[in-house]
Amino acid sequence: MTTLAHLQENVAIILPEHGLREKLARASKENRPLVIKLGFDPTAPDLHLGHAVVLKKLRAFQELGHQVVIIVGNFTAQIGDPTGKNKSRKPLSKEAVMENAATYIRQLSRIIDTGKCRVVFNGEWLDRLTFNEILQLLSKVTVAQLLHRNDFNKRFTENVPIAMHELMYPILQAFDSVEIKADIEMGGTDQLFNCTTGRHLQEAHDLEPQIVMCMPLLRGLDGVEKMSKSLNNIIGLTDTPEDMFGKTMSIPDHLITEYIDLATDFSEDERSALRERLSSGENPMHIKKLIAGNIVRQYHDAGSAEAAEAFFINQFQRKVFEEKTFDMVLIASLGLKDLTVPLLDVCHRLKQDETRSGIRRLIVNGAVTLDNEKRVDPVELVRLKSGMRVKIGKRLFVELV
RNA sequence: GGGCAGGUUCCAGAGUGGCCAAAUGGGGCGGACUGUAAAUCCGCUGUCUACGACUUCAUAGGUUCGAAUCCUAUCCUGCCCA
Repeated sequence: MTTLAHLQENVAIILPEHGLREKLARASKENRPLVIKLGFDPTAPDLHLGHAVVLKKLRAFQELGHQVVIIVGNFTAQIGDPTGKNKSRKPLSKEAVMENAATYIRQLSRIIDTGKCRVVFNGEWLDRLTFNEILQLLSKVTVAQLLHRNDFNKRFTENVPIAMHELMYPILQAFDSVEIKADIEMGGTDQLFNCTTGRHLQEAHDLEPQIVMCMPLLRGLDGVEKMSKSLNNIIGLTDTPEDMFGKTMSIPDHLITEYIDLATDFSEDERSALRERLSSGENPMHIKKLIAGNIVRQYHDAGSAEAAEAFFINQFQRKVFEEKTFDMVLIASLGLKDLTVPLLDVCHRLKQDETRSGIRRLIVNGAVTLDNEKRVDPVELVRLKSGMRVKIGKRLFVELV
């Protein structure tokens, strides 16, 4: 595969179409690395496989010696990217920004070489703009252009409020490209508008416009929406091997080919082999196991991948209760006064993220099992003893000790 | 600035004095089935010291035996006019 083909693999949108070839040629002639821009908002950062799609592409550039510039949008975060969801965000404290940036970069380092990245904060230049300069910027973009953007257009036609400052978001993000003289801006396809606005602004500032490269949006566990923390459908880069494996197994079958292409690092041959097996009618579960194993291997290691698969098979596929893996929990650590307590209390101690009402419902609905016997009475008194095995819902297995 | 419409539980969206913790759908959760897939069926979906109590229908007051529903003020949004 040629370098160009490699760089363009899986890319959903590239503008202008042949721009990348020219950029690469120019860079090598001038003997300089290309500046590749990646921006993020320092709101609670939890990177997932969807981000990884973009990051892997970034890594490909990095491996060729190009310069990745990470822009921490500490200024733009105050607005919040109106893409998709439309909630205005609260300003973050400076400490929170720094801390989030640090976690973000720590997670990035799982995929790209952060040691070689330049990290900048866009407050550095955006904070300093005078009103005059802002007006200059605004004069470069028309309302019609902004309304072209899908989410604005949609909200506008549906009479959903759009605050003026939200309209600024793409423009400010675009100005970042001017500031760092980006050669290429990467993002998901949902970033298309923001990125092309970068091109416009660069041209208006007599800079060579950046190439826009948008990666497809990986869909999340629900099989419909893009992977996104707020939709609670992510496979996180920092998930445990078991979770990664299990979550991958739970994706709907129609997502399999998408995951083969975007989430695994199989070779081209291996991929087509998998697709072949899938279309020949093999049980999709087998293919998913291979995908899941591959994913775990990428973010953990081969040993964890094997263990995760074994865990999955035993925990969820085989039906033998006695042989499942139970998390050990000290009875003493539950903070109960007595060893004979209502079932509700025990379960609540074991699953504290749930309200007592929620636990009560779980019990009544038959989600709770004591030593493999269903218990449906929340006030039933149970005598706790070492070795007692409690199962709550599909995933919580606990052995008291 | 004027006129009109509106702000309901995770979302959409009913409800216009008591039968309302609030229809219906979606989502989520749980159970059955299964491949932690899809489809299907059933149940749950404000909180709690739980056959009762408490807090919710933009906010603050008020009328009433009783309000999400009526009145007043305030805040917010959309549309139209200027």
